[in-house]
Amino acid sequence: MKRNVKEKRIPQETIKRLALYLRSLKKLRKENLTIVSSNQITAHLNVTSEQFRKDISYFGSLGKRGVGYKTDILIEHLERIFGVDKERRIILVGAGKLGSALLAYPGFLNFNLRIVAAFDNDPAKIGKVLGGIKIEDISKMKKIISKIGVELAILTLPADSAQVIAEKLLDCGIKGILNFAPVNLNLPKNVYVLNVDMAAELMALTYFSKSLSKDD
Amino acid sequence: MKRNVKEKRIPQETIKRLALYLRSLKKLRKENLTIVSSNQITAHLNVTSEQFRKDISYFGSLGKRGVGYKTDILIEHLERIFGVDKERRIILVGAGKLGSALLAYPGFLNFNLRIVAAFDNDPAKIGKVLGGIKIEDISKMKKIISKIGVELAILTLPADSAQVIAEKLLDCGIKGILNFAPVNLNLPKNVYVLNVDMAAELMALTYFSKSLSKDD
DNA sequence: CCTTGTGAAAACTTTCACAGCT
DNA sequence: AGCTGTGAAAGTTTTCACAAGG
Repeated sequence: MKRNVKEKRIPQETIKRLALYLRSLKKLRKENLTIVSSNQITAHLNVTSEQFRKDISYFGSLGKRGVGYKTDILIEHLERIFGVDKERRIILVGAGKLGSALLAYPGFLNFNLRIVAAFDNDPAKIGKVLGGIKIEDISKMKKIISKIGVELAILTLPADSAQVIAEKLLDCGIKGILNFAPVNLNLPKNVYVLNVDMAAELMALTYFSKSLSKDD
Repeated sequence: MKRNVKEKRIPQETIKRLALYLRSLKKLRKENLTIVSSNQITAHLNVTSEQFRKDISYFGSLGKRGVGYKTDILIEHLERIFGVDKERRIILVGAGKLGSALLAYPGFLNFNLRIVAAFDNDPAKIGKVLGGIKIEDISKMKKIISKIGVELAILTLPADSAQVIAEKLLDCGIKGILNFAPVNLNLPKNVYVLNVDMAAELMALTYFSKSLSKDD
């Protein structure tokens, strides 16, 4: 299955920016712009238009010189690149405060991402309904996942149970984990793990905001 | 105010890893290890020991050849680098689901970071107490911030109000913002903004977990 | 004259290899 | 013998400069 015009290595950072472009494009489309330039797309992002064009070029020549990009077509392209041209379903594991917040987070739907099931191992949480989704026992995970055929999971458990449950997710056929637990998950590399470490981000902020006061 | 042995540019990625090292070191200290090697520190992180040594070397020679690093001293050093050798106070703006989750998040305290005040502009939320903190009206922000002298803020507002309130934060003397709103904040560069874009992260996950199935 | 697309240069980051202490 | 510290090499990403097309 050939991916594209050229089979080059695509920088990780490019992928992260692609989501920003998609969000920007959807906003421009709402403003009824059918043709947009790289400058318009990146105007409110912290990205230069050259960077945008370079990023997009990994996937082919999608614009017209002297003109710009067709909004619809570029959106479709990006959605296909991410695999969200059809709704992509996700499960959530860990229905604590953070998990509950993510269950209700509206920002996922804008990208065609929908949380369709949630699990916890705390009896106090099982059975509750949050954001329209009933929290199920983790022991039922394998059965439910195989029924609904999901391959992405958001992990919002405490650090101490994250590794064990991540291994279970693997066993359930999960292929990608967005991990909010502040631990490095040790898993075979046929699962892709992406960490969101909020405390570490806040620490980086303390450092950088401190160094602003310095000569510079 | 001279920072260090050598005044080299420090990679951004180094700073992000430094927080992971600090977390690891604190764990090792709990296990009563007074001397640790770079291998021990990075054993459960996704970082090589060379990377660790290189990262640390930007701040001087903190270890002993043939021996390792004194746990306590390295922890102190890192805490000073981040400015969390004393408790660092933070405010939170936006007491919705995500804000409430962060107010209760235990992972910040481990790094000596404490949320000491929270604000919202929704009358329904003002006055409520979450995680021991009373939600105040955003209009009182300037007065309260100048009283408690905080310079870091976590912003968990919806995208549409984030820019306006961020400008207010600037006016209140805030120097760093951890922004969870899915917009690029346009602020002068004497404020440091760090974005956590959860929907974009999830999108990156869909891309990378998809590409795992490919030849590779 | 406008905007895209892209090699080539520059900048940045990680990995390597090994010298230097204990 | 074991572990740190670090220049130099390799690898990666961004920026530049400009050719190509509408």
